Amino acid sequence: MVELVEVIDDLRAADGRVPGRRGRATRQRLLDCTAEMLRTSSYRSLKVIDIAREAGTSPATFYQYFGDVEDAILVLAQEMALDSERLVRIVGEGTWKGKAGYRTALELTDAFFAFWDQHRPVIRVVDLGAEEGDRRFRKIHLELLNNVTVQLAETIKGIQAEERNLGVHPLAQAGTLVATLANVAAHQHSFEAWGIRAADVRISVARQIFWGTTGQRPQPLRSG
Amino acid sequence: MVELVEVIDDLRAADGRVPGRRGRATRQRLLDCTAEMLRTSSYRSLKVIDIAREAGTSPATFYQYFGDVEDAILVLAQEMALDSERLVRIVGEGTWKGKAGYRTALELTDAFFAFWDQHRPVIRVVDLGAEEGDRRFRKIHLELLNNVTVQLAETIKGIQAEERNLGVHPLAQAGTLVATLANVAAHQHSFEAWGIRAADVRISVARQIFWGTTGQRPQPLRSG
DNA sequence: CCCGTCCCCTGATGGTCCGTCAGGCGCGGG
DNA sequence: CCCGCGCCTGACGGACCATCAGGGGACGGG
Repeated sequence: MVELVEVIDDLRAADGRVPGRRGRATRQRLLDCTAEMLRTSSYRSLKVIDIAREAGTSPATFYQYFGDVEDAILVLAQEMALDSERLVRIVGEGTWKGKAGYRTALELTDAFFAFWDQHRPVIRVVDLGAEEGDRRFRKIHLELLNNVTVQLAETIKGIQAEERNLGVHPLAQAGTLVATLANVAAHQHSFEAWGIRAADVRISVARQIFWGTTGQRPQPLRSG
Repeated sequence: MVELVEVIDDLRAADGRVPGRRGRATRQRLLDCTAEMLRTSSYRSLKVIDIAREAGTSPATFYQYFGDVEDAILVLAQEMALDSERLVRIVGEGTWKGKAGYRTALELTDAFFAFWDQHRPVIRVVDLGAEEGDRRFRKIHLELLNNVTVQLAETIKGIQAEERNLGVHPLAQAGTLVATLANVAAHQHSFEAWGIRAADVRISVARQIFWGTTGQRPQPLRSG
């Protein structure tokens, strides 16, 4: 995390100078427009010239602040990674016992959904970049969910210790659960396309998380 | 599925003629090279001219058979969707009772891993395209996992009926489980980067699938 | 108020790739 | 052997990339 902040603070334009107020404003405008265009058009067709035009400036200006389009997206991704801290906090600060535990699972589920809604365009580019082996994106991708996973693994380990029960590998289990959260959050629209209501998905996921974390059956649903 | 086959059979070159033997061979070579380049380079930098060069032909030839790069990838994706049938079969033909049920879950997990290993480059493009709202990719994306999900939902519904237990929404539950399988399969390398052994992940996932499908606790692991 | 200096921005440019013609090559039938 | 059709390609206008050198605006000192 510290390193990310450094990258953001140690701002340099292409020619090595440290940008002043106006320069940083322009850079920020370019970032905002990049995010905006990523939301409205496709990654593959995202062109420097479009971003520049949208920001009311010229391509050359863009290259003053970023080496290429990926560089700009990378900055957006770093900001996003910082934001993922709030997911960690839910896992760490919530209780996982009994009914309250299930509520924590619900809260975590909702937080993932919200996080994805907010950052979807950037996440999918990071995902793609990471899978294609781009080191810059791999690093972010790792950091993005690593913290939540580790925190959840700690929780699982704690519960296993209490119950003197050596179960599944805590990290593997946590990773699996986070994978569930991430993928369901990513594909909410697919579920809706299949005619599945969001509320039902939410419950399925939360129960899965609760069981996977605590090893305890969630409350039975009211049967009919 | 029938529709896919039709698309493949009803081949037309750009000028409307039906390609003969040589033409189809060229087209196939272009497809193979597209797949190959997708594996070795990034989607964003995938250029028509590179595919053509790799196939020992010219860009104009490429445009004889495909409207653009996405069209070619779409064909690869359709072939992949057909292959997903094997996942459906595992769910439908396997038993889900007791120990054998857990074995079915393991088998399904392994099959997902293998499927992703084989098709990863194409899958990630389909994913991206679908998320970006491209209709062509959305359709494939839907078909890709829809069949497995529906089949798994049927299984879940059957089990719920046997036990006279109205639990979670079967489709939502199946979707959640498939999401787990898909995302873990997609990110095997991340797990390994975190120092988690594939074997541990496999067990975590299979247990989740088994529990999520049958509602029964999997066999306890040998404790120590 | 004016002016010099320092940032910041941009117009212009050579190069790559796109997407599309008209035209040429080769193969198989007559 | 040669004709004709199916297949391929060279070449081109247009778009975008990435990079200069130089112009214009802000800001402080006089």
